[in-house]
Amino acid sequence: MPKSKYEDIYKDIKRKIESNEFEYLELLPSENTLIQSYDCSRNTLRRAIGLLVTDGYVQTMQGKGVRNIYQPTQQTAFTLGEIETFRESAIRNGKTPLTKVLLFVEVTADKKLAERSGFAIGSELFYIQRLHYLDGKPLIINHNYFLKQCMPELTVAIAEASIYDYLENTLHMSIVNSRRIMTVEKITEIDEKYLDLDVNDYNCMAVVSSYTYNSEGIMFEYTQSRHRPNYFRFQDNAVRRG
Amino acid sequence: MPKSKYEDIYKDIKRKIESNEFEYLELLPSENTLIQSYDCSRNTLRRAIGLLVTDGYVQTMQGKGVRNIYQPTQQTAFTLGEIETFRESAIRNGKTPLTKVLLFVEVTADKKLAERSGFAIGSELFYIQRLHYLDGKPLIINHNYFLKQCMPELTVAIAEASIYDYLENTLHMSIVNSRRIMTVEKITEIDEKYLDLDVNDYNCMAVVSSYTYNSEGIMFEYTQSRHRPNYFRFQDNAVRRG
DNA sequence: GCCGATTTGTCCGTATGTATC
DNA sequence: CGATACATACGGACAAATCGG
Repeated sequence: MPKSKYEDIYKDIKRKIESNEFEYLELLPSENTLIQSYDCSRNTLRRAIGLLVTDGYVQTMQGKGVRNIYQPTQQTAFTLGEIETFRESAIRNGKTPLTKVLLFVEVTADKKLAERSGFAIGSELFYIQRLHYLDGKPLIINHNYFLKQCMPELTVAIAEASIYDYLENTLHMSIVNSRRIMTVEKITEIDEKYLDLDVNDYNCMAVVSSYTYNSEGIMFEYTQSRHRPNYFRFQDNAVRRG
Repeated sequence: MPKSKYEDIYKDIKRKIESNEFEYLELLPSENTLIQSYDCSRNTLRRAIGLLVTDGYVQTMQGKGVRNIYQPTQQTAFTLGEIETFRESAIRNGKTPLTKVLLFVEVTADKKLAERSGFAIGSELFYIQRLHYLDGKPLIINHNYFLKQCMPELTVAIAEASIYDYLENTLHMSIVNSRRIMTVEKITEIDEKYLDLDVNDYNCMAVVSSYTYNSEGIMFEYTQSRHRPNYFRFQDNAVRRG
């Protein structure tokens, strides 16, 4: 439910850029023109443009205009700065996703897990291991820890479909931000077994650890995502601020 | 030269959060209070807060307030979403940086380099290999390609200090955004030689490729940054938008 | 449950500054 | 120089969520 005007405008311009309505390095219509097209105030339009800037879609140049700098990714890439599910990312990249649940248990956070995850000691959690396939190839093993109190009715079936979809659309939880840390780690036996890897080839995995909060400010998820190295590709756009 | 009011406010609040003036999960003073403290308009204050949100420093909750969710990183981490030099990052993490120039030559982009870097074929470039040390340990090998026309007078001495410092403060170029792609790649002989690595240990490197633009919209830099895997740590804050 | 006060979210209009052409 | 385009800043209005009485 995109109720806000600036988000609608943002999405509309984003869609236009993605469908190549503007050439690479071409200037977008000026602010005043866009204000008239969208029948909105200057602030509202500038807010939409601001989002496109942080996404790395456009670049603004004072006195000149706003230029399209979007370049579609050749390979499958996960996008940083935005929270996107495996399924959403796969679809955006035109691939077929599949998820297999390897393990679905309830655990209580002991001292060690609490330190690693950031949950309080004694928290009741779902621990889920999932294997994600893209076009039939196993690429990612996820170790998810979800706070049980936020989703007491979670099932294997939901985990196989999309947990985020369930949280947002069924439980109406709103997910707002996620702190992620990327590292490179040695392959484990589990990685080797399920991803069908050869230690003599790559002996490392790309690991993304994430701590995710909902709109009530509760950290409800800690996940370690282990990616097959030669398929791992994360993209980011950085903006320099004085 | 941070001339704008909202940036000053942003930096001031950021500094306060970093120096633990607010406890973890504590609410910041309300908008109205801060408006009075900083003697500014609501929009200006909200803009500053917005920056802190995308940085992952605070979380806003409608009807409740703005909460501090900043957690200092235990280990050295590079921050995503912002452009930061090796030197700036080291200082922020309380470490001593050192840079050695391994190679400094001029090259012309051939077809292969053009495809990889995004520069036009025939572009005249500086190709610089640099080794970055942190607290005496070699951590990163950078392969930099800079567009010569943007900085004809570049020297080895500048490359050993800080190229960005030179570009911003001497040439008054303003760096605005950078597209970065993170991957994991096999170790090369150069990595092995200079980073003093053992292939029987980790056989991979964390690789960050970046394409950087200035305010005139010229892509003036392509860099491949190869990080020692067990010291590599990138941090990111992601925000979910409907 | 209701109501009012507080707090953040969205949107508008306007004025002024600065860079480009 | 004037016209155009983006950048900053201010003030006001109303909506939506929260909290306390």
